[in-house]
Amino acid sequence: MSSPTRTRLSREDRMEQTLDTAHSLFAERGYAAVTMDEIATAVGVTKPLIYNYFGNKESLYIACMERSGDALVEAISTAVAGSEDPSGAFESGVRAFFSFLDTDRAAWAVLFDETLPHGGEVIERVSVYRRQLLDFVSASTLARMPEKARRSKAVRSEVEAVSTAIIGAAESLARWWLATESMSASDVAELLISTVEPGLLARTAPSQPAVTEGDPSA
Amino acid sequence: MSSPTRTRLSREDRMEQTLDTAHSLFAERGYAAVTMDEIATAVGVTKPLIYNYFGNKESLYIACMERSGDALVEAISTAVAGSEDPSGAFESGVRAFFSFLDTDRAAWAVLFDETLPHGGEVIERVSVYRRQLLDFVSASTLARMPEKARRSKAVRSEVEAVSTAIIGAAESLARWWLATESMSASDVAELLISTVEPGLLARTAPSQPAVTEGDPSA
Amino acid sequence: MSSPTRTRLSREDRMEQTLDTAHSLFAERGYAAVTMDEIATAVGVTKPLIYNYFGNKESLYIACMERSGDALVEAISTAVAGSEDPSGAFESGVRAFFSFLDTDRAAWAVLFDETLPHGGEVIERVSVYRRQLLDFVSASTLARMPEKARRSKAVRSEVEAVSTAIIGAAESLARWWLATESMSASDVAELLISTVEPGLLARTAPSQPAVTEGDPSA
Amino acid sequence: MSSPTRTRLSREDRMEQTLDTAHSLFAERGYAAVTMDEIATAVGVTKPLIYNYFGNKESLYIACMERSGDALVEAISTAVAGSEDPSGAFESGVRAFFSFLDTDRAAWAVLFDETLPHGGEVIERVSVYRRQLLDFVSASTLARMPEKARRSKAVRSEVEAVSTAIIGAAESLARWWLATESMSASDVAELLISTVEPGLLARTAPSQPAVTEGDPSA
DNA sequence: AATGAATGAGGTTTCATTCAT
DNA sequence: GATGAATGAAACCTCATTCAT
Repeated sequence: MSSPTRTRLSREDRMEQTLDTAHSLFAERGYAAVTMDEIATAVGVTKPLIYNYFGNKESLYIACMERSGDALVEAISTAVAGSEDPSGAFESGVRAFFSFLDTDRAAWAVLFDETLPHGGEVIERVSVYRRQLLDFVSASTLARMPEKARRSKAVRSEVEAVSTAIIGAAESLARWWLATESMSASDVAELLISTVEPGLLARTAPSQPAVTEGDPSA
Repeated sequence: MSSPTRTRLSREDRMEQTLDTAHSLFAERGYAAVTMDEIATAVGVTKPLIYNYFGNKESLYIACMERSGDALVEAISTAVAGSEDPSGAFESGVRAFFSFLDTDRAAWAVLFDETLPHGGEVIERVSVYRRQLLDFVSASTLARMPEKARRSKAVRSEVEAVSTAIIGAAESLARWWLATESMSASDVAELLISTVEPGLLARTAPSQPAVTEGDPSA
Repeated sequence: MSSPTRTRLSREDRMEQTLDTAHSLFAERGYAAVTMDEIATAVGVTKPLIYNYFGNKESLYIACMERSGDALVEAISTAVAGSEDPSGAFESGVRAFFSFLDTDRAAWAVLFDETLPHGGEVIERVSVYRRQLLDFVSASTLARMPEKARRSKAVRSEVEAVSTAIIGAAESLARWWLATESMSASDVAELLISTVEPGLLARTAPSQPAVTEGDPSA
Repeated sequence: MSSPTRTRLSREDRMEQTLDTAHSLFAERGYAAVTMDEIATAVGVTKPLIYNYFGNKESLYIACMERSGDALVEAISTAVAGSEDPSGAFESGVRAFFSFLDTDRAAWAVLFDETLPHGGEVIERVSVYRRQLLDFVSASTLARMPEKARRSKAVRSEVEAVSTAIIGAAESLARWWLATESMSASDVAELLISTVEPGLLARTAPSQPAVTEGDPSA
């Protein structure tokens, strides 16, 4: 009526705007600490509208998270695809990972939020992306192995384990890096690479045992 | 009336029992998802008694967590202390870590619960233990370096970063391992060691550059 | 289902209604003895709505109390402002005070609730009004004194004490009056005036000592 | 057993000690804010013992309060009894009142605690003492009046009202005095006397109207 | 004469979510 | 297409009080 004609956006624009705002809030304070009330207030609309658009809090979070997840996977995917050899693929992926975080740290926070409720759907959907990261590492590791090894179930399981470890290292390092800001994105990428690449090499070199104890020089 | 004369325990016993029960619940579902009512019911007493003993939910959690934290640190500490050289210390620590998880996997869940409220006291107390793990890795890494390097601020920061990555790898691997149960504790330990030890060696070998790219043989 | 389609009120109306209801309850039984549940039930809504509107119990009480406080101060203020001489001001104030209580006795109960929690914000806000009553008496007493006396710190302290006593007398009398209803508002006002006015006169008469013992006739 | 033989007091001594401790706590923080747990801890016994001795919190408070009430009434009573004329009786009573407070301010706090629950037995018992104070004032006021007036119901009611006002003034002044400590006990007593005595005199002087308006100079 | 263990009942507050317009 | 009003359910925590020894 007499109120200063609020900008009336189209449904799509409003959703976009809501996603942006919610994403910021979630990234800043985590899933659990953000209330729907806050989001609605921040967006400048009412809660029912948000429910109308997204159904519930979980779905809203998922929508936010998937944007970031897609972007991250896309970034890494592109980097990996541009590499010729497997080792290069791994390194390119790592560099893309940290470079991505550098430009969009909120994306990271939403993808690797540690306060997600244990049993819910959100965590399930998040792990889809986490799984994809794992697959990048697995794939580039497997690619270095001879055909025969790749088909061994034991090897595949071992590779999954190693990849999991590497993803964990990357996550942990990322968190530390974003918190301390003590080096450049490419430096931290090199640091991770230099830490795990030798191990990967040793593991994938066909003529040598995978374990460390063996004396490599003799 | 017809109630089966509930056993009255001594304060100490009841506390112990409460800690056990609460520990299980927290380990299973995380801090936030467990209510004091549940704990009380599971123990077979009423809430006020638990509040009388532990003060509040945070303190109860901390009590649970510290038991596990102390045990874990103790286990690693002992293992590390028994090693002669730095490389052996690191490896012993890793083995002790996974061996500990093998015997008390709930301990892990409580120490690395990811749903802890962001600003509270709990997370502060948890990080004390996490920090100690980090220190084990840092110390054993620094110990391999020449005196001069050890005093460099840049090196120390780099070592902290690498250690953070390794702890992350261990955490992630542990989670995966506990979820899949696909190998023995000692196997997973060796797997982690073989993945990161070469990188550590390369980094700490005094005559070589710390980064990977440089051709070492030429 | 069969529920009698509860009237949905506007925010303003609901707040007003809630204030009315809560005011009554608080007046009847005191701050501590009234629960939010009761208030909600009495209003015919659920607690969250009331929390949504008022934030918490203290704020709700303060809102109730300030309505009464403002009205009381306003009433006295108007009466006092209409008087020409200081003695008239005092008497008008007293009459306005009891007349106000006569029309809104609940206001009194809320303003002078004796069960308010010691350390909270409520009591702080209440004392603002109590202080204003004190100031009315102080001001009208000081106004009767010669300029010189008014500037004496000792005199000002003494006047504060006397005013405090008079306010106490008024409060106490009010409580008794509201409980017994044994006389009219104007009668009780005159009664208070006739009890303290002579003392005030004696104190403020410039040519005589303020204390009683001195022989006035000599 | 091996514990350092706690002083085992007789039942009476223990009760005395409990009363002392509880009295202090109640005086300091008011009825509502003191918990039975605190009292027990402060006394150094267990709650059940206190319940065994005093039944419940109310009764305990009453026991504390009555000690103070008896002492206060006793003090005033003695002072009043020693006076020859009614006016002297009133003044002696007031002096005794403030003198009593000066030596035992905790007694005051317990007798005039403002946080007592509205409907309970405590407040009933407290008012017995408050009533006695009122009676002192009433009696000394009535004593100044001619026999005939004393028998008038209207006069008696008026005297009760005036006495209530005076008691209120005394209470209020006492609270202010104990909080500010800005004068001696006898000074504050004289201050109260000089404030109300003229009014009382005017009221009781048989030949003059009780109200102030009458022209005093003619 | 005294205790340690234990409880019933209730209080304030929060949050995701939906109704009625 | 959007809103303001309203709720259900539950969480943490406290306190006077009693049971069983």
